[in-house]
Amino acid sequence: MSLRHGLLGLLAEGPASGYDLAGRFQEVLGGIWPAQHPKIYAELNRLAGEGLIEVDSEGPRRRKAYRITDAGLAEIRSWLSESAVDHTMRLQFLLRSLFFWLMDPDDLRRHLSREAEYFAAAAATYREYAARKDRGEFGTSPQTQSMRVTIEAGVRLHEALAEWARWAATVPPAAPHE
Amino acid sequence: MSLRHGLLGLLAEGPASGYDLAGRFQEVLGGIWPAQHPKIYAELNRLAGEGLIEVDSEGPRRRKAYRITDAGLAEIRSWLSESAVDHTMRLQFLLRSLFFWLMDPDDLRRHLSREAEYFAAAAATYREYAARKDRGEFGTSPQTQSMRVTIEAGVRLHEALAEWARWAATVPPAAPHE
DNA sequence: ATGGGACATGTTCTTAGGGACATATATGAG
DNA sequence: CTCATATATGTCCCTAAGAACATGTCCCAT
Repeated sequence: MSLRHGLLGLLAEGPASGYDLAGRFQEVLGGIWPAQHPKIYAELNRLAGEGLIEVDSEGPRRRKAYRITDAGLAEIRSWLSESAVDHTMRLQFLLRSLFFWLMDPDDLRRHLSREAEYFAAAAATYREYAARKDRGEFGTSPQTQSMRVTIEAGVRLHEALAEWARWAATVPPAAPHE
Repeated sequence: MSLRHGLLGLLAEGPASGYDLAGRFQEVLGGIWPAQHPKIYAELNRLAGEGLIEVDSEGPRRRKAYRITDAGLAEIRSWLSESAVDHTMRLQFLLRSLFFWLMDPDDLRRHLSREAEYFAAAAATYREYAARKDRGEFGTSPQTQSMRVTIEAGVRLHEALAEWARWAATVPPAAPHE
C-alpha cells in the first residue's frame, strides 16, 4: 500500500489535484512506481476521509486540489523512518532471461540488442533530466534535490542493464538450444 | 500474466511438482519474480486444464509432478519471441527516495547505510551463485547458462544500487528539511 | 457558433498477488 | 511408539492493479 504514501509525499511538496498527481506518476514516477488515475482518485478520497489530506481549493472543470494535513505529514514521516523497506523486484525481462536457452540464437541476439537499446535510451532520458536539474532548471529546493537522487538511481540502474544486455549477447549458447 | 510462462519455462527444463516450483521461485527467482505457492498450484491446474502441461508422475505425500507438453513448449517459445517485453519496474525503495527531503538527516544517513548494506549483501549472494556456476557446480547445460546470465543481471543491478546508496549519502541536503 | 482537444474526475469489472487457514503424509529423532 | 518436522497440496478472502467505460467542462481555432 505505497501509493497512499506516494500521494502523501507528493502532496507534502504542495497542493495538487488528482490530475496533477496522475501526471507526476506518469513522468519520473512512471518508471519506478506506476499508477493510473483510477487508483489515484480512489486513494485521494480515502485519504481525505481519514483526514490525512483536505481540499485546498476548487477550480474550473471540477478541479479539486488537495493539501496535506498535519496528520498526513506525520503519517508519511513515520512511514519513511519506521516502516520496513520493501526491496521486492518484479522484472519481467529478467524472468524472460532465465529462458533464453529456449530461444533461437538469432532471435535471442535480436532480442538482446533491442533490450540494450531500450535500456540505453531510458538511461539517456534520466541523464537528461539529471543534467537539467544540475543546470538549475528545477531550482535548488530540497524536494528537487531528492528527485535528483532518485533520477541518479534511474540512470545507474538502466546503464547497468544496458551493459548487461550487451554483455549477455557475447555469451555463447553453450550447446544446441534443444 | 507471466507466472504462467515462468512455470512453463521451468517445466521446460524437466518435470517438477508444485512444491519444487515454489522452491525455485523462492531462491534465484524470488529476487526477480516472486510467487507463492497458492498462485502456483492454481496456475498449474489451469495450465493442465488447457493441455499445456500434464501429470508426469505421482509420488509420496500426494506429490504430483508435471511435464510440459508440445503445446506448452510452443506457447512459451511464442511468448519469448513474439510478445512484447514488459519493462515495468515497481521499486518501493526508489519511491521512498523521492521523499528523502522529508526525513531527518541522521535518519536518512542511517537509512542509506542500511540500504547500501542490503544491496551489497544481495550482490554478494548473486556473485557467489555466479562463482559456483563458473566453477562448474551446476554443469554446463544451456539452462544453467541462461541462469548464469540472469544471475549476472542480479549482480550488476544490486552492485549499482549499493553504489547509488553510498553516493546518495554524500549528497548534501541542500536546505533545512522542512 | 461550433467542434475538437485538453482538462478533470469518476465507476466498473476482471485479474493478480499475498496472507491466513486447512489438511494429509512421510521421515527421523528420542 | 510417538511427536516434531519437512514435504506436499490446496482453499479462502481481501486488496492492488489496470483496462475499459463514462461524463462533464473549458478553451481555442476555424
